[in-house]
Amino acid sequence: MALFDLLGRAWAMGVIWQLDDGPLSFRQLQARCGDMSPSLLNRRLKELRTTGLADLGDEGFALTPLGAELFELLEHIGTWAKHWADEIQ
Amino acid sequence: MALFDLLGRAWAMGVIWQLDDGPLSFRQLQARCGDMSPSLLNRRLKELRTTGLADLGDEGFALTPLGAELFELLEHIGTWAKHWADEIQ
DNA sequence: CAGGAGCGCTACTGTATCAGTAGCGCTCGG
DNA sequence: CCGAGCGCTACTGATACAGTAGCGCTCCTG
Repeated sequence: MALFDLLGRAWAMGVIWQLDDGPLSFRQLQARCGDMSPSLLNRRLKELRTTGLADLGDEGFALTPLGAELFELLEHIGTWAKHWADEIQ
Repeated sequence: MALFDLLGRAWAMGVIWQLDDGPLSFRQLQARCGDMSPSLLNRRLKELRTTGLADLGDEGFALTPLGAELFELLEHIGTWAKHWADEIQ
């Protein structure tokens, strides 16, 4: 499962999550992810770009159509997480 | 997003994925995950148990009802991954 | 009862990954 | 010229992971 390997890295899902809020600059993205280290952010962005999930446009980094599809699936997990958080108090 | 932090660890989603195939022993689970190290597997299992996603029954480790809910969401990602793999050849 | 097999799990050592900080080269506007 | 912002890189130290060996336990079998 190559996708689970890709997403199973520090901040991989978090970056996709933030990128849904439209084009963001490198530093904006960094700030939204709790001031994560730029070296790691750059590594994650390279991975997302080579796998066709995100790309750098004129207005900053954004999800590709393919990445937007994946975000919808992550969004389901995000909403389920609330239900899950209630169950385990 | 605490759930993304939990799932964003090595083999976390892979373990859940394998656990859907019914109760598995520690060593069976280890073998299915490419002979992952037992120390790490044990750490992941502790996390899944304290978060109510999996538990150890009489016949081995298995997903809780809550964990089964999460698996269905991961299954959607798994099927989408095939579509994704075709797009990026 | 001795011995083997399986269980869940722990303890190590080396390696890879991540956190945190400083700063590069570049472009653009004043 | 200069300051600000951009994407990105290069370090150092801490943390997580891979890989291996083996513990204590239970069950079964000879």
